[in-house]
Amino acid sequence: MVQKRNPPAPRARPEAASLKPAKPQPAKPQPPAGGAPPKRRGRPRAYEPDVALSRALDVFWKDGFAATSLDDLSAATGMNRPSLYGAFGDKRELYKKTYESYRNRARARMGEAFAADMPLRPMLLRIYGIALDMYLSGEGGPRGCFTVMTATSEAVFDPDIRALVVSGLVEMDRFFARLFKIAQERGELSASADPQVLANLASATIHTIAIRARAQMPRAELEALVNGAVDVMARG
Amino acid sequence: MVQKRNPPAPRARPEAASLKPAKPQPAKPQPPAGGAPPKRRGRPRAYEPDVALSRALDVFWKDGFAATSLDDLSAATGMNRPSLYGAFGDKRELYKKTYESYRNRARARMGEAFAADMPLRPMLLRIYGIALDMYLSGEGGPRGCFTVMTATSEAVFDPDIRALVVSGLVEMDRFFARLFKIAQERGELSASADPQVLANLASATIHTIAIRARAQMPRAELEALVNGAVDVMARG
DNA sequence: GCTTATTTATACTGAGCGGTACATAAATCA
DNA sequence: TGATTTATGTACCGCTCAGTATAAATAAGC
Repeated sequence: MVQKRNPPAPRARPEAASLKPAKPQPAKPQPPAGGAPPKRRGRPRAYEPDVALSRALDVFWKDGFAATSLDDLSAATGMNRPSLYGAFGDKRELYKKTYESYRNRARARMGEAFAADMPLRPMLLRIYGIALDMYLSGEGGPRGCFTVMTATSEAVFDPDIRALVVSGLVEMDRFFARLFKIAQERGELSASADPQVLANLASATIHTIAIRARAQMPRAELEALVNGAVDVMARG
Repeated sequence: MVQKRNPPAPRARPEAASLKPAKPQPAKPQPPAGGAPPKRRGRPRAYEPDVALSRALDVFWKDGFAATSLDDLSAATGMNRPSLYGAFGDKRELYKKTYESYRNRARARMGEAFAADMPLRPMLLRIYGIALDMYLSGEGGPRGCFTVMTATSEAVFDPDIRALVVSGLVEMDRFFARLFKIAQERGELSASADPQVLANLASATIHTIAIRARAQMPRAELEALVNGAVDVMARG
């Protein structure tokens, strides 16, 4: 492959951005935040952007970028191709937005666990439980981790996507590092332990279960692997 | 994607297998093993199957199955499409043979390291050095690990490929487990350490550097990660 | 009711895809 | 030398691909 054609960018759709941002309209004030949706001018869209992205994610996640066609995406979202294009741009743009929506979802799930504020060992087990739930779900069999999927496919060709993936990887590293640091400050971890090294191991464990899930290893095996890894990490 | 068409199997090419295996030809004995190649009947092939597979591997490894076209493979191997098909079967068959050739190559490299028979820590560092050499090489940027690439793409759809990937993953696990077990018997590792758990962590470290390499993290960072991981693993 | 703005729906385009039919080339066998 | 076998090279097939032109539909503004 030699990067097969690079079509011109889709015509910009200014997404209701005002051209005179300095001058608030006096007669028609913006609806107060959280109020009714602002009355748009033309035919109303028949889709919810968020759920459309979520449906697109399902397909990209299962099949990968290259093996997913616009027809697949159209069928999954219920939007026809021109609507897809108008709403999200071309296939690559859509993939990027889809990836960001995945990241938001994953971040929210992990944030919940983090907020629970429990001791290190149960916290780690809970986080890996959430990860396994994500990686093993999906109608067409276990899907693994979308960041890993993206790293192994489009990240090589598209610098934007690569940057997104790198930020996803380091976000995960930092998340774990914070966890280990807090545990260390609480005395749950020996002072000689290196939170950064443990964080990398924790991320590595995430990555290995993602890959193994994708190869359809049974959940029990993955849980056994996680338990062993947590034993080593929580020991310091 | 709903598994886009399953063309009939390519016509079998018996690969010079005799139809009467019980009766050795008396007049023309097989050339002694290691001797000159047996005289084949028709036009000689213009390619070496091994190097062709190696070239195909380069392309599949970089771009993945779906994004690699038969034209790409044709260009890389120097064989035209009918020759490719005749030699290796359709694209999926070729991918499987390519993957097996990759496994053989990787196994040979790791086997060398294993045969060197050194203490645990330098042995691990050497193994990860070999892995990094593989994962960071390639003309079109770092390629990561082909087993990981395969697990995240075709392993979901094709049971044969999935079986190959699983066997690749467990082979790696067993390789590391043997290493830790030997180290433990030598007293380099505490008796309480669990070789299986450490092997899983070692594999996880392989997987995480493969993914990060694919995202073009610099070698220095990957080496630092490896050093930290080895510190934890070699400590027991 | 007419104009304007926005989205949906249909149908199309040119290119690339995996795979193959067929003719040609190069070797052995008799 | 001519038949046979095997591999190559060209050109083609039907299909799918990503993307788009165009028209119809549905809303608000006036």
